[in-house]
Amino acid sequence: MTYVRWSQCLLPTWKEDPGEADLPSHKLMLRAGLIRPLAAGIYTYLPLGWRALRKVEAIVREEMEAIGGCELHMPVVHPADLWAKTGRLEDFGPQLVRFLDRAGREMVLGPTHEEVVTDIARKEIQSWRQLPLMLYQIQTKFRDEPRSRGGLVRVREFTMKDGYSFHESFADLDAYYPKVYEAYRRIFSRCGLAALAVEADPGLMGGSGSHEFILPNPFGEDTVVTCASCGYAANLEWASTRWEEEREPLLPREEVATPGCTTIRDVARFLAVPESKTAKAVFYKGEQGLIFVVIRGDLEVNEAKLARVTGCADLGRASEEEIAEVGAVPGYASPVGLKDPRVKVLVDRSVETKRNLVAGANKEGFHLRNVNFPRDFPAQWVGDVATVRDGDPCPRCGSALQVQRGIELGHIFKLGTKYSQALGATFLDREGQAQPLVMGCYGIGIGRLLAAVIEAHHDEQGIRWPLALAPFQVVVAVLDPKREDQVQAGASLAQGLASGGWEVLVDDRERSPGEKFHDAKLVGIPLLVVVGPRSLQRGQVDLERREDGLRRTVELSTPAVREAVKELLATAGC
RNA sequence: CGGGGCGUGGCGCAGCUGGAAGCGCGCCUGCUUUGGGAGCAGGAGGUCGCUGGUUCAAAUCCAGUCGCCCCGACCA
Repeated sequence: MTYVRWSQCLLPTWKEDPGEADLPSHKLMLRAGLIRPLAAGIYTYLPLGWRALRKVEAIVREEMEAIGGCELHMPVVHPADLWAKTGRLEDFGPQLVRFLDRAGREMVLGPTHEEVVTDIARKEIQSWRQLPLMLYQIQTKFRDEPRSRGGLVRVREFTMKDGYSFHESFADLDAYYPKVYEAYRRIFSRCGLAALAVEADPGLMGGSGSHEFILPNPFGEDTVVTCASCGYAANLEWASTRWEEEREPLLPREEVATPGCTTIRDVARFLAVPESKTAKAVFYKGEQGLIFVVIRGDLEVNEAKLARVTGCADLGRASEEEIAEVGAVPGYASPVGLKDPRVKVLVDRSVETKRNLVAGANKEGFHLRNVNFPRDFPAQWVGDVATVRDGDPCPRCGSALQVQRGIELGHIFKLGTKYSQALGATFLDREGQAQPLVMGCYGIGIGRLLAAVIEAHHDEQGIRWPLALAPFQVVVAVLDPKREDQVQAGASLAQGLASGGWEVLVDDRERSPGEKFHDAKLVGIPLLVVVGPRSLQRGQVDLERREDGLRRTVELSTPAVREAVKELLATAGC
């Protein structure tokens, strides 16, 4: 082991915040010289960032190996016909980068590797005796995202740990899945992150069960719903709430004039009823036509939930013309008396459980009082498509739910046989019968995880690496590199620490002491050792801990400094 | 893809009612300095994103285009 000299490594720092960045982690990764942009959502990792990234990878590898994972490495470039077989050549859409090779064969850049790993499994797994098997890799993915954002939070080219498990039965997958879940918890915890594990929508991946690991963060792109009392936690696209059945007697339906009231707010105010006593119409356009969603006036439709209930993958809001075309009056649309067979009605639980609501009359300037489902109109679907709000009752225990933003760090899925069936990946079971492999898949965005670590571990002066992820544990600042005694002392000290197993960076740049102190804090090395004239004349060096500024002066000797470093880092909270 | 913003030395920005491209930081050289982002002196570095137009004259006005950022849509 040796040490790294700052002057001989590309470790640039910036004094000022970059104009392009908003997120703390994005600003700090640029200022501390971890990353540099090449194009939108495409970054170079500079040496310091790369070291930190490799620390994250090391933790991920250890935990994957601990649950029996075997690392392999699959290609970035895949033949498109493999993707055509699972239907995802179309499903992935423009996110999937496609191109032709010189022979005119269509190729794609891998956005994920279910197809390739299943192809491997199809060829290599023949017997139940080879199962279960967990394969994983840490590898570059490319997804041509419509919008990258937030530095490493959402990028187009990124490093992902993706793991795939193969089982002889759903029961075996069910038994294995919790091990991955626990491994993920350990990974995030070792990275110093209090990640939430939430129930999630399997979405495009398909499959029967799924959890996301989310770091609560105001800049996060995901929204999670949690219950402090019972521990319920779900992605907003999956979360539900509890509906109390209203008990009041059904009243006769009546038409009332509501001139000029085209919004729920207008109607509720005009008729002096709360918005929760109204039903509104929201129109969507799906593959099989128009969908008329009837939902309580004070609630919003969640499109992911709507897609699941209706089975429509491609949903969009319908235009006014499309609404009018089926005989509905925009602003006064009503499920009552709707006749056009092209429209399918979906009743949200919020309306199913309510009584005597105000709804449109499908007539300009009129609404209906005391509308009740199913007395007054039929529906193709009844389901939960409402967006959960902060304070809504928990579906399990009824306590108030919290809604917060977060960064998705990892996602695990029970895939089932979607890919093995599509690609014909079968094995012979204990009875000698060919069966499709049962699969799970498990992803972690490594770069995003690194960004999340910085989101959680920084202060106004810079990054504060957790010890396990610090690119170096110790930085030795030689205050005046023109003075031979300081250079010598710094070098021998650094060598002594390095041979003791620490990763050491020596700041031997010709900079003022102030800059070195500031940069040490900016790049976030857990421990700073100062070799300067003041202490050196007494045969001493000064140590300063990043996380709390704790300082200590010790004798300039390898054993003494090693001892002090060990103690200061061992007692650190990071 | 819709909405908004921004493209001027490496970084952060000013200049924009048209008329000699500037400031701070950084960088280079020299001297002084050296324990919390030093001082002085000298210096290098810019087709003002690109293309076209208007004009005697364009960083500045107009049109188009490309790029980047933010919000939304989208999204393992």
